[in-house]
Amino acid sequence: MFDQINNNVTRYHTFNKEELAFFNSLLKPIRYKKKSHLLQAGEVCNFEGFITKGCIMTYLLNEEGKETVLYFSVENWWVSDICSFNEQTKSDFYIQALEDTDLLILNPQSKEELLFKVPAFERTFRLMIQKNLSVMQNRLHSIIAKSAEARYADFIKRYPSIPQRVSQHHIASYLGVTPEFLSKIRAKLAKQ
Amino acid sequence: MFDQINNNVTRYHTFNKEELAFFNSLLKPIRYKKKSHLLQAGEVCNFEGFITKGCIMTYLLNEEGKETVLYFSVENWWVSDICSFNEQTKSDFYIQALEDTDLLILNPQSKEELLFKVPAFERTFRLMIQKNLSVMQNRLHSIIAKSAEARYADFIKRYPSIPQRVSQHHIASYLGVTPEFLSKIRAKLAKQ
DNA sequence: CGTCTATTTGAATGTACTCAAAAGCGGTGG
DNA sequence: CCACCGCTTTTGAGTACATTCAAATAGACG
Repeated sequence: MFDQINNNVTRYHTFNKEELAFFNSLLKPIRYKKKSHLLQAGEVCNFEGFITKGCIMTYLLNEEGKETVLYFSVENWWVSDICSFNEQTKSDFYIQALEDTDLLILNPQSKEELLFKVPAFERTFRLMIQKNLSVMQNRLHSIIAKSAEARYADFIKRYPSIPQRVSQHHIASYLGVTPEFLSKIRAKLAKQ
Repeated sequence: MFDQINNNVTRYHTFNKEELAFFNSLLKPIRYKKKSHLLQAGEVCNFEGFITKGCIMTYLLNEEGKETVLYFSVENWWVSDICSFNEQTKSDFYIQALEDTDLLILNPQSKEELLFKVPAFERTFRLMIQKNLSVMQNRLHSIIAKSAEARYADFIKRYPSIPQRVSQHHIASYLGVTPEFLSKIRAKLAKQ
C-alpha cells in the first residue's frame, strides 16, 4: 500500500525504515468518486494528497465561468493547493476527480508532526515544490513562445497517457485553446 | 546594509539576533553593471541573490532566438535559477541586469551552512518558492484566460514602477505579445 | 434504442503577428 | 548648442492564427 509513496519520497532523500513507518502512519487513505470535488474555490485546502490510483485535475474559473486547467495529476503525483494548505487561506482552485481516485493524504496537523519528527522531509517538500515551479516555468514559456499546434504535440509526447484518460475539452483548456480549435489541430496532425 | 534582507526573511519567520548575524556573515555583496549577465543558459547557477538596488530580468531564448521574459526583479526581491542552483544542473535561463544592480548573494556552500546551522531557514526558503509558484500559477491563468489588453492593464496596476524602468520590448515579451502590438494596446488605452 | 454529451466541421469574425516605414528620443561629438 | 547617429516606439497594411457560433456527427451510457 505504501510502496508507491515511499518510492516517491525517497527519490529526494533516503529515509530509514523507522522514518518511513512513521510517515506512513500519518497518511490517511481516502477515495473520491469520479466527478467529485476534493476542493472548491473559497475553501481552505486541508490536504496534501498522493494519488495511488486515478486521475485528478486542478482548475480555475474566471468571472465568466471559463475554465482553465492548471494541472492534471495521475498515479504517483501529489495534489494540493500548496499555498492554501500552508497558509490556511481560501483557495482559488477547484480540484476534481476525473476518475475514481485513491489518495493518501496528509492534513496540516500530520504534516507538521512529520516535519517536527523527521525534519529531512522539509527538504523533500521543498524539492517537490521546486519541481512544480520548474514545470510551471516551462509551461509559461511554451504558451508564450509556441503555437497551439506545437504545444499539443509537446503535450502528447510528454504525457502520452493523459489524452487517453481525459476529455479533449479539458486538454484544450490546459493548452489554452478552445475545444473546437484543438479538434482542428488534431485533424491536421492526423492527416500527416 | 542588511536591513532590507533581514526584513525580507523575517516576513516568514522570526529569527533572533545571532541567527541574523550569522546569516548576514554568509552574504557576499556584489555589483553588476547595466546589461551584464549574472547567468547565461548552459551555465550552472551558483547564486541566490537578494537585490538591494537595481533591476534584473530572467529570460529564455528559443531556437529562433525569440526572447521570453519570465521575471522582472527589483529591490527586495530574490533572483536565481532555483532549480539549477539546488540541483547544480545547467540552466536554461539568462539573468541580466537592466540597471546597475547591487546584490547580496548566497552560494551553494553558504546556503548549505546556513540551513545546517539555522534549520528554520529551510522553511523560509520553501515559503519563498511557494510564493513564486503562486505567482506563476497566476500568470499562467492570466495568459490563458485574458486578452493581451487585460494582461497589460493588470501588469501596470500590479507593478506600477516596472514600466518606468523597463523597455516596452521587454514588457511585451513578459506579457507574451509583440512590441508592436503592445504599442497599439497602449495607444488604445491612452485614448480612453 | 434513445438521450445526452463530446467531438467534428464550416463560415464568419477578431485578435494578434509580420514586415516595412516613419517618428520620437537620448546621447555624443563637432 | 545643435546635428547626427542609433535605438526605441509608433503607425499602417496585409496576413495568420485562433475564436465564436451553429450545425452535423459520433460516442457513451442507461
